[in-house]
Amino acid sequence: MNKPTVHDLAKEAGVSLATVDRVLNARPGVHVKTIAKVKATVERIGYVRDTYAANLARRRQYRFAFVLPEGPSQFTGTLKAELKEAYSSPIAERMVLKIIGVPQHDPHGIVRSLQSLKARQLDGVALMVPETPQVRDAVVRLKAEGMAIVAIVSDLPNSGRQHFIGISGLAAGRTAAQLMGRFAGAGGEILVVTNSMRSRDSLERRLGFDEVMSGDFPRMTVLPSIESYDDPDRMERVVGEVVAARPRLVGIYSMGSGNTAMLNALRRSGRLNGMVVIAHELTPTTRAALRGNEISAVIAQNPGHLVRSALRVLRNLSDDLPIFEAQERARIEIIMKDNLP
Amino acid sequence: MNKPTVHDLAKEAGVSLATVDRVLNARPGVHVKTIAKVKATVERIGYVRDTYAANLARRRQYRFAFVLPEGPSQFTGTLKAELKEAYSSPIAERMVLKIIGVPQHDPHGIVRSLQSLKARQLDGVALMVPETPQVRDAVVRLKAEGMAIVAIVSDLPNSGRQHFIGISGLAAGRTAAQLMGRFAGAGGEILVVTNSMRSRDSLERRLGFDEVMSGDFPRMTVLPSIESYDDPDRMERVVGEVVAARPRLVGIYSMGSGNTAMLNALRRSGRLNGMVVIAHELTPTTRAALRGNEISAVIAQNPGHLVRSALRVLRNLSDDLPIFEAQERARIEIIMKDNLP
DNA sequence: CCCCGGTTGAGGTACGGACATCAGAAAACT
DNA sequence: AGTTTTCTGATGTCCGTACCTCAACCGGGG
Repeated sequence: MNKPTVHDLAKEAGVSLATVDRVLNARPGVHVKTIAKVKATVERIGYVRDTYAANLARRRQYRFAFVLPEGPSQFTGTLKAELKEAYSSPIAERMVLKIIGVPQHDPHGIVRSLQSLKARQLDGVALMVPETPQVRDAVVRLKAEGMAIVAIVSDLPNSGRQHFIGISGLAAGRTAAQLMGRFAGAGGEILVVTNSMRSRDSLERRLGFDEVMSGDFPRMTVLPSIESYDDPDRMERVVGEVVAARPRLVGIYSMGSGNTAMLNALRRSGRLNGMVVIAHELTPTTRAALRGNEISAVIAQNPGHLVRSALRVLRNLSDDLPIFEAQERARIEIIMKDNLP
Repeated sequence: MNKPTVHDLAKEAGVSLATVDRVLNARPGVHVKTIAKVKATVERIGYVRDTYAANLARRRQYRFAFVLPEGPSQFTGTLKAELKEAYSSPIAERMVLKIIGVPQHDPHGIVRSLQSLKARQLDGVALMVPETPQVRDAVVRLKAEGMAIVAIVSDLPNSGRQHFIGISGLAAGRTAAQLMGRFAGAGGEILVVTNSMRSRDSLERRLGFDEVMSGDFPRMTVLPSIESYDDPDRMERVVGEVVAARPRLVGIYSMGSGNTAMLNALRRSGRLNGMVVIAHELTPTTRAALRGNEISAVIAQNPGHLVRSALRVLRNLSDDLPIFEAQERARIEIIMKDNLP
């Protein structure tokens, strides 16, 4: 009735515990036929290894690293806070975590950090880094050394990463457009701002945004993207200029960070009232702006879920266990002032 | 360096393993002073019991029951499916689950089911039942017998339940109103439909809906709630009548189930186009209707998260462990066709 | 001084599994 | 046939904890 153990398995397969152990842990010195017999018995009686007991016996430690961008970003700050909270919870049972900060806009610096990671000291890495060819190569190497790799927030396709935990930029952009189009019903011009259009995320979001805008809301005109290059002053100045020059402007879609500066520009212009502002990620700034009716909606992903998911996925990858997809899928959250968590 | 074990604890406290064990497991025969000494050492060296090793040693089985309404509800169906999926995942490690179906509209039947639960056979229950005084009393009794109690989806305040996992009806109604007001910008009449206004959920949702509607969207008129009493035919007929009689109707807020019948009535009326429909919970019906632009938005809670959360909370309650609030908070999800999971 | 009950220590077994070692058995070679 | 090689079994220790038994110690009352 109860969960079968290695003992049941040995008995059922007609072999000794030692042989069962050799098969389960892929140790050498077992005949192919015996291996097959044991594996068949595993299937038949539905044996599943008790991972906790196994980890106890082998004194396993999972050594994972999180590679996160350095800098004053509020979102990364929340991510780190959530990581620390998860670290002191049972989710991080038997884990040793290391957080590695990398310069956000220095691909070479990132690659140097990645190259310093050694498979002997690490079982897996979670990466939140912009995609460049050099980064991709470095990740391919880590993967080849046997590390488990998950990309978080921003995907790294073709890098060999086993899993991506985050939302689709395309779908996020589409969702933003849907809200924008519905909220700014009468039509007009829409401004799109971001830190840099060189990032994959911004490109995808803009693409999704434009798809829905041109398809479903022909009465709106989406202006070319404006980039702040992570400079708050520039953000404030440029947004101010556009708002002043465009009387028909009805909405702003902020795809990246820098929302404080963007909102400052709007406040100064006196055009906040009636303007539909949609931003990304729930931060102290966007939260306050939602409360104050300055931002209409925020497109977000739950940072706590992100880190917990990354930890679970890294652990399962290290143990060659299947991943519970339904639980790990990040959702595109729409947050307005009434459903603020 | 490593996590301290009972051995470290014994050494540090200057007592034997046996005494440490007696203190940790509240066994008799230890001097008050010694108890204090050991407990102080626990704090000092930061000892935390390895729950998995402990469960292994004591062959612990968590016996939980889920009390869920019977009937054709799509949402409950999803909930059960998610429960089965979670059951075969590591989350349900060492758990034995029992699902108990209760008649949805028969308070006495529910109470009879609850009374049949014995604390000797069960460590905890997750309850999704409508709140009535009789139910409350039955739950108080279960609690008194030592069972861990969590309410899911629909809260049971004043019943002694240790935890509620679900969304606030008030906030959900407010969110729906915010969307409705923004989407149906021009103003007009709004119809609110539900199964029964006797349920706490419907009352709260309506309350929240009205708050925001009257406060933020004075150009809208919210009509009195219509009840279907779980009868699809009645739902279809009544909605059809209202739609026919009200040319200024611009939106429908469906607070409960019965969305298939509601949509049928709208389709037949030919008024679906331009109508803002907001419903609750992601089901095959609402999902298809979102895709087909028949429903504008769905207010939902993640059923998978709900059951996993209930399992984690029940386990921690049984072990007298703290609950990781940040992870267990259910979010009010806004789902439109572009962010469909 | 002995007995007694409260308190403490020492030690063993168990849980489900990992890992190591050594002795045989069986198969594959000379 | 004898000798290797390959495979299998038997057995023990360990992980961190629970739970049990038995012995020993202590101080106080008689």
